[in-house]
This record gives sequence, structure tokens and C-alpha cells, in this order.
Amino acid sequence: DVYKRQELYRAAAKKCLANGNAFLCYCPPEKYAGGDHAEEGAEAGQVRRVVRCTCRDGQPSPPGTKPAIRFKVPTSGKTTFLDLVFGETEFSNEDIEDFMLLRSGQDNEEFGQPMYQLSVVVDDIDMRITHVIRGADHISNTPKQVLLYRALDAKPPIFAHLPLILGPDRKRLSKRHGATSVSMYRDEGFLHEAFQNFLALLGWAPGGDVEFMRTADLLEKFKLEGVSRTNGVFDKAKLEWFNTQYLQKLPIENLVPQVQQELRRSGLWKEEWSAGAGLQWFTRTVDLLRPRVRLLPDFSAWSRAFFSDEFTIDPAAEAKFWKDPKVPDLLAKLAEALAALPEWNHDACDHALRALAEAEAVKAGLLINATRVAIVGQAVAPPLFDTMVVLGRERVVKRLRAASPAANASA
RNA sequence: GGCGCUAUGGUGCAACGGUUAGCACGCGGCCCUUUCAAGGCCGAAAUACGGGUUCGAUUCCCGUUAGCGCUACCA
Repeated sequence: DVYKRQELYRAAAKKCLANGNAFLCYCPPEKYAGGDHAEEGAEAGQVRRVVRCTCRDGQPSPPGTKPAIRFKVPTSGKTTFLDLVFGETEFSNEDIEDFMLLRSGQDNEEFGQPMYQLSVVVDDIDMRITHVIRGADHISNTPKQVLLYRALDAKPPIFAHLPLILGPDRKRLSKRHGATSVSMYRDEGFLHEAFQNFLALLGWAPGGDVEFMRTADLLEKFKLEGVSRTNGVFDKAKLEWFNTQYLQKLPIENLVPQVQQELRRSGLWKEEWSAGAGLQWFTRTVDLLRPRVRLLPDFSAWSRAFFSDEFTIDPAAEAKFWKDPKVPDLLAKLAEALAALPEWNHDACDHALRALAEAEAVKAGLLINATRVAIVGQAVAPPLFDTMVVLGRERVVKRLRAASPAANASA
């Protein structure tokens, strides 16, 4: 099959040869190598690129050399094409070099591998491609390809060149800018729809001020004609903002499977959360957590105490909210008060805690903050009483009792 | 060097001959508050420069400058 493809490219090159649109080139590969300094007698920095090969008018073949095939670019006139983004575009043929079609053969081969220009055109003709949408770095290649389509008796497709994405240093996005493939952003924990939305707006806008557009909106509104022609800088902060927006606004049933996948990845997932009451609890917990989460992995790390009993108390949180010497005693008393509660819900927890605070003559905030650290190990979490409900009485009481002596040591 | 493309706040986009140049991210402040987010309000911040065309230019034309792309027997 690969072999068949090679034949297709070679046949196309030979067709160009036959109809006078290509020629055999016997120049040694080194002749045009070395970029800007190829031309002999050239002064550094003042070099003109060679665009016409001396073999184009038929040179006697030097003995022992195998030829490559080059395209015979017209020496005058213009080559034009329609670009849906950049408009009707034209290039002077005199500025287009006699580009390579087929490499010279190795060993027993007649000819070698096809060059990029040849293979894409042959493939696209073969696949009956009607629209070629690609990066603007291909604009200069396009007239060469149009010439090739004509030489192969094929109608050129419609082109659309998209502006390039630049790093913060305004250089083309590359490895040194961090993630450069979409899968890397998925691995970092960005939601695919957020990423999609962000990317769509890099080089395009629907015309007004709307920014939050889900896939269906994007599909409906996107037009190639509205794409801008200026390269855009990839702004990761804005991507992150989009992610938090999607984390909060996505229908919960849409988010749950993605969080499930994340917990599977981190080994925190429990099968009992897949259905029934377990799923209900899981959904509720994800919903509670999501306003504060920035990336998917935060569900495993930052929210660990919700999904596992093995979590650690953050020393900074401890230092901030357990510094009052009354804390250990308060936590112990709260544990008992909660254990004795006839029912377990938001208001019951709320009343019990405030009653204790009043009885002990401390501000409710002191107890609330200390409790949060005790039951989730951190200074930051969802509203306390919702957190308590989701964690369940058993775990809350247990964690409070465990925290009491720890807080004592800390205080 | 040649050829091409582009040029609105730090960033992404609006305004496609007439607006106090709009929105969003980010930044600063205030409000809300039980931590932290979210949310609400306020603020600083832009038409690269120079010529034209026009009653009128961010918008059209030319030049300059800058950035990017292409300039391989790479893709």
C-alpha cells in the first residue's frame, strides 16, 4: 500500500516531466544547500536566492549521476488562488523557485522519495479535497501547489490560512513554551470544551462581545471568513479562566464523568460511586467542590479529603486557624455535640456549632475555621456546613476527635 | 538579502468613514463573606510613526518602522 502511494507520486512527477512542467535536475544536492549563502560570489548578508536551476532547459546528463525532478516554474506571469481568510492572493512566478518534486534515487532506484509539495498535492487530488485549511506558514507554499494542480490537470482547492499561535515571547509556539500538543493540555486537566472555546477565540470572534460559547454555539457561529489575519499570543491565564468558567457552568452530569476519570487516574475512585446513592453522593460532592477548582487534578489533590480518609493537615492552615489555645477543647466539645445530634443536615450542624460557640463565648468564625482545618485539612474548602453534610457524621466526628489532640500539640 | 503577510490597552477580540474607541483575561480598589473562589461595582491601560484621500479617518491609499512566515534532494 505504501508502495502504491510511492508509485502515485512518481507517476505524477513523470506526468509533469512529460507535459513540460518539470525537468530532470543533475545538480549535486550540496549546490543549493546552505540556505542564504548558496550563491557563489555572494557577499554575506547580501545574497539573492537562486530560483532558476540551470538544468531546466535540458543539460547533458553528467555520467554517473542520478537526476532528481524539479518543477519548471514559469518565468513570467502570476499565480493566484482564493484564500477564504486572506482573500484573493497572488504571487509573481519570477519569485517562485524551481522547487524539487522527487529526490534522486539511491542504489538501484530510478528516483527517490517525493518532496512535501508533491505528496500533499497528489494526496489531496487523490482524496478529492475541496478545502485546504492550514497554518499561515503555508501561504508561500500555496502558489507552488497551485502550479502543481494545474500541471496535473486538477482544479486547485479553496484555501484558508489560519494565523499562527505565538508564545508570550511572540515566537512560534514551541517546546520551550511548555505544552504544545492538545493532549498535553488534557493531561494538565483542562476541560476539552474550555480549551476549544479558548482556542476558537484566538484569531476569531463572532462579531460581538460574547465569549462563552459551547461546542454547539461555536459550530453555529464559526465562519472562516471571520478569521483574523494577525498571529495571536497564547494567553494561558485566559485559558485557565475559561476552565474555571466551564468547571462552574457545565451541566453537572457533563462534568461528573470527567471527574470520575480524574479520580481513576489518581487511584481515589471507588466503584460504589458509579450508580444509585453512591452516584448521587458523588454528584453532589463534585457540585459542591467545583466553584473552587481550577483544573481537573485539583479534585484529586486539593479535594482529597472528600474522597479519602488518608489526607494530611496543611501546616499553614494549622498555623493560621489553630493558634488559639482554646481550639483543641472546642473541637473535642464540638465532636460530642455533633455526635449527639438527632439529625444530620446543614441547619442542624449550623445550630450546634453556633450554640457551642456562644456557650464557650468565642466567635463562631473561630470555631468554623478551626473545624474546617480539622475535617478537610486545609484552610480553603467549600462552605463548612455543606462540607459536613457531604462528609457525613461519622467521618466528621472522627476527624474532629483525631484533630483535638493534634491541635493541642499545635497550640 | 528576496518575496509575502500583519499592525487597536500587557494579552485575545469589537467598532468594517462619523462612538465619550466597546468587551473579556490579567492588574489595582471596594462590596459580599465562614476560609478561598465565584459574583457585583469602580479604576489604570490602546488605535506603531509619517504622509495623503475625505466635510470627517482606528477604518481607504502610499511610505517608514516593527513582528511573523517562506526562501532545503525538511514537512
